Amino acid sequence: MDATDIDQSELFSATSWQQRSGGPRYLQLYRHIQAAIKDGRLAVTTSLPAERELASLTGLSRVTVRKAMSQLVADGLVVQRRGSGSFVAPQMKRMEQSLSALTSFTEDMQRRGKTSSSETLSCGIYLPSPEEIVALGLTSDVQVSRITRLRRADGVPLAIETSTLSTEFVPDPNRIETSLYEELSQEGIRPSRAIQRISACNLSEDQAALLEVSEGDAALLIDRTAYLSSGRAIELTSGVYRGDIYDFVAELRNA
Amino acid sequence: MDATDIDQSELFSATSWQQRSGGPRYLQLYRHIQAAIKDGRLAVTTSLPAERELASLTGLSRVTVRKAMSQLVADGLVVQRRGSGSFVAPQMKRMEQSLSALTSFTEDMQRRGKTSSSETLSCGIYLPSPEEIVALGLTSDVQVSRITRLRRADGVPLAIETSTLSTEFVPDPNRIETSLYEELSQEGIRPSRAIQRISACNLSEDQAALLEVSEGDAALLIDRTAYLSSGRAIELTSGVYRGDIYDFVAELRNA
DNA sequence: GAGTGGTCTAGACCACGGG
DNA sequence: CCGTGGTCTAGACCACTCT
Repeated sequence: MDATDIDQSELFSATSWQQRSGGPRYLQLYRHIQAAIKDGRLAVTTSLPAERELASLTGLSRVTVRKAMSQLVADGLVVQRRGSGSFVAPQMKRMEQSLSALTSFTEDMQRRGKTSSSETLSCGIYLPSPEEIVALGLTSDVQVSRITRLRRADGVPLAIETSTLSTEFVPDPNRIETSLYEELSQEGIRPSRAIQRISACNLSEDQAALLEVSEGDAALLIDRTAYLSSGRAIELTSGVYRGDIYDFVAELRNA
Repeated sequence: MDATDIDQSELFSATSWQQRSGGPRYLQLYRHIQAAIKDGRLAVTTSLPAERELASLTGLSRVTVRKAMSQLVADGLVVQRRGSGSFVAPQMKRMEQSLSALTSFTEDMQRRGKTSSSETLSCGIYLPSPEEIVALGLTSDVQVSRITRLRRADGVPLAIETSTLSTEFVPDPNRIETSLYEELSQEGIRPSRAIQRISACNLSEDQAALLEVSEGDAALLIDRTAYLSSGRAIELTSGVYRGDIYDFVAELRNA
């Protein structure tokens, strides 16, 4: 019963964050706590209310609270210790594991201390190309969601990215807001491995116009295939990054 | 009600897979279904019993069945469609392993099944540049060996690489034959870790001539700092790779 | 012993898909 | 329409940690 408990009661018992049509309640609670952690209203290593207390504060059942908590744990934002409690995870890890970590563009930019935004150039459901069938291990009768976006960092055009996923995972590409990985995460899906192939190319006239550089300027061509822990391919992303202001950092190791 | 239902009833209703101390029941069910899918007892695209049916077959509650199913979905082994049912997802091949290994150019080419050769463009002992002092953690009174080489794969010019090491490790750069890492290895020195920064640039006239391409063509700019297991920086290599025929492959991981 | 997270149940309503 | 998965509840027992 320390002073922070009072603030936490206000944070959670207030029904202000409950929306009638904001989707499932466990997602609303998840997003609410996620936001509170990310903007510092919940400091690191502070303990969260116990699940039962959280349930009574929010007026939800403990099962629903647990579903929200389990997502926070999966995201690495919260650590739970049986018999002890739930705590906001130290986020220093983000910097340490930052090198060969599997991150989305949005997370990548956050790590570099830049604000990311994106503009959807095209978006829809298509029949997979032969390469996509091979890379994603699809059968020819399924369809894929494909979205092409212009990515900006601090407002500066940085990359053109095209992501392709089976409609099994993303039935409606129009729902994707800023972060594809965040969208997947809310469905309980998170890639665990990815292979990136990095090459260099000269920009076409159209690409250069979008990126606000000159035709023929050098760019990084990054093809990424992401896999679930089961080994199944889930995402195929092909991106063209401005070579003058973007660099890809990788860590190499011996055994 | 097709023939597969009979097999599935036997698969699930049999209590043979239930162990008293096999851990949580949802995990036992998860592992049981996972094994059945992986060894083909449950063929791809076949439908699984409905969750309620599975619950009554196994004698578990639907919540527990759902917890097992949600893990299978997260693994990509099962796809669920609301209003329709649960299906075994098409499986994918296992991943190739252990990319992002720390290798020299020579080893890299061997892995790709190409013969490597190199031509020394310049070679000598110099005073370190400010960047080299910072990157290698040198004091200003030591000198460095620097060697610039044109690298070929199957006789085709592929990259221009400049390597810098303290003279403590390489007292005489002229002794280096083809592989710098092989040379170091003979002295019992082997980097255990490296950080690579990959960017893109347009080739200058001189670079293009050496690589036998056109001026302005896109190239990969790869800066690598290699470290000993003690954490001490040992090697700084800066290379320009032809973007049209070389690609860098990296593996990214979560956790 | 009191409190915590981890597991589990039985039952309910909703939103969606297909016959 | 009926069956499906998606959400939610109230209550229970266990294993663990801390004091």
